[in-house]
Amino acid sequence: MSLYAQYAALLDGVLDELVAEGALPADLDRKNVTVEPPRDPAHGDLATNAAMVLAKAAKTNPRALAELVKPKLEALPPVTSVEIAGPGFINLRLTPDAWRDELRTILREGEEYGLSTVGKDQRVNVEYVSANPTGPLHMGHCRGAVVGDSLARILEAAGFRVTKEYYVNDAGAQVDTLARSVYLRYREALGEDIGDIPEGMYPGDYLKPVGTILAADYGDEFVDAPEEQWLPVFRCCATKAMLDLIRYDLGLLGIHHDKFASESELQKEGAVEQAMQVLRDKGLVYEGTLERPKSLDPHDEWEPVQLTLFRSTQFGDDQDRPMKKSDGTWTYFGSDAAYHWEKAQCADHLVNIWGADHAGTVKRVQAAVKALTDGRVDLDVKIIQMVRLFRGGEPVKMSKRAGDFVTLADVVNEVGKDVVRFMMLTKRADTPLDFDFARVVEASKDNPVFYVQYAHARISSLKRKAADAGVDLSTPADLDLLDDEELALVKRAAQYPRVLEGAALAHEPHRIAFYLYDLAAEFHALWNRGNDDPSRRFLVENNPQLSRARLELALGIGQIVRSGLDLMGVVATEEMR
RNA sequence: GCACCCGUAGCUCAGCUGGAUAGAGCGUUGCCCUCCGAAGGCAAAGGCCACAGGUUCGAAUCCUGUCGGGUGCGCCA
Repeated sequence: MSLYAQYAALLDGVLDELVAEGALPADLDRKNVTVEPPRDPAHGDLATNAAMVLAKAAKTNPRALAELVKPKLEALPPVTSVEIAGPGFINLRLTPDAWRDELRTILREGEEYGLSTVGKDQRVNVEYVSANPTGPLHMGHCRGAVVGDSLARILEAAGFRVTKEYYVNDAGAQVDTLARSVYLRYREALGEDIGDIPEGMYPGDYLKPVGTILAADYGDEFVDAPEEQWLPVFRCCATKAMLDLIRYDLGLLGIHHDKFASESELQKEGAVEQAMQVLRDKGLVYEGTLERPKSLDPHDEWEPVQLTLFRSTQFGDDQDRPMKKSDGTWTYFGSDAAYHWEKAQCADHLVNIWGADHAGTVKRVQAAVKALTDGRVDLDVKIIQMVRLFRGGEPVKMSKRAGDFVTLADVVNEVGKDVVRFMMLTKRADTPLDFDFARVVEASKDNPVFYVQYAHARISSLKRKAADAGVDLSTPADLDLLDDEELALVKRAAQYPRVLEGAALAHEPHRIAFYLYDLAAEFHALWNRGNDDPSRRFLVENNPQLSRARLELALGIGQIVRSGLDLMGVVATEEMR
């Protein structure tokens, strides 16, 4: 339990006492009562809004209520002072010992420190990447991959049971195109001159090995065969090969999904039919026509036709959405609704990480989830905005020619997995991100990746040098030797559990990155005290006791940095090079 | 036309689900350092949180509207 949660519980007890004494009504709604670190440290160590939130319902005013609470909080042993401030905040100050204990807790619990149970073992399905299996991943997929994977780690750390899932769109026209493209490569592998790859086909060289394998397996069996004979074979083989490629790319980022769900399998099993039947039973499916799209020019043709539609407008969508096309095949949405229904069978919450180009389809899928689960399962869709690539301030030019894009593998190979992962989390997901190849590997303060890693490397170097300084790690440290500035760093570190919980509940992994940057900055500032004054260094010559205590502090901070980076899927470096 | 996202310091962005005097980095200005505990340090200036209403003890945060920017819209996937 985080320090703040502990005091929230203590406060709750105090309120119970006041109720028992008849000083407060019993039916107060306390859900908005919080215990938080005040923004301004001058206000103390902990602040609660209890008096302001409860005053009205208790038919009193905030300051009067605060006066009731104050003496009971003052009686708590670690509390040194209670002040009532501003509009009715109750500010607590804790003894330095309380913070020393917190540092001990960090060191004792190690990587367990900050783990939370707010998730209450609820099941969350996080679906991310889900790129079409038609080629290697490019930078457009990278950010979603990192955000999704980090979110999964964060949710797990917050006490949720997480399934990491990838939805394979292997049922649409694009996999037929893929199969035809591979067919060309197959003939090429048999010695045929196929010339230029026609418009609309996938031109990438990455399909050549697939053609070669098929040529080896089947010889010229399909060269003169009609398409319906080879298409299923090639489709299956090609998507499998592409998924292997994608899995490899994800592996470069350290990402491994628990489940790859196949759209075509889903359709084969009849899941789409079942999902639609469920909706039909609820009266949410009908045969009808769509209105003419508003985006069409007036002279464009528009033929209304009969379709099977889902009443998504009943759930806030702006029009009903087709599940089945007029030729009887499923629309993408039809499959998608069924897919989400299936996910919802074994989940309490669904999270999708989607590219910005899918923003327009969020409502209909949320509508489907709500309808299919009667509201039992909620779906949060995180929309990931673009990554713009730069090199030394100049935009990286990508030719429009299909197949010529910056691949994820290229970027990871150039700057490294950890740099890519960290950088992808240096902005909120729903705003565009600039990624500059030159800047992200720069060794300077304005590069957050470097700055955070550098803090950890400095701490690691302290550990290596401790023995030389005569520090005996096997003896307990006397933390009384830490001064106020040093304890202030502990206070910052003690916020880690809160940040973790917040990131988990808001589905915002970037919060970890910003927190780590702040923590690193504060650590560096402390470190820099030693530049002018060697007696303020972490390791002080001829003073093993003081060095021991400060080392303990550094190790605690190192632990938090490591834990935080781990949530981001980034390895903490032991030394800079 | 409609939907979604965004509008916070000159620039790039945070702002902990409604809290106190709105914070970082870059840039600018001024001091200090040139130490491998390297890949700088300290400080200052800089804001009508796009605008107008509303909700309440309290709003950058929630609601409505307006303006500006981005993304998307179809039996595509």
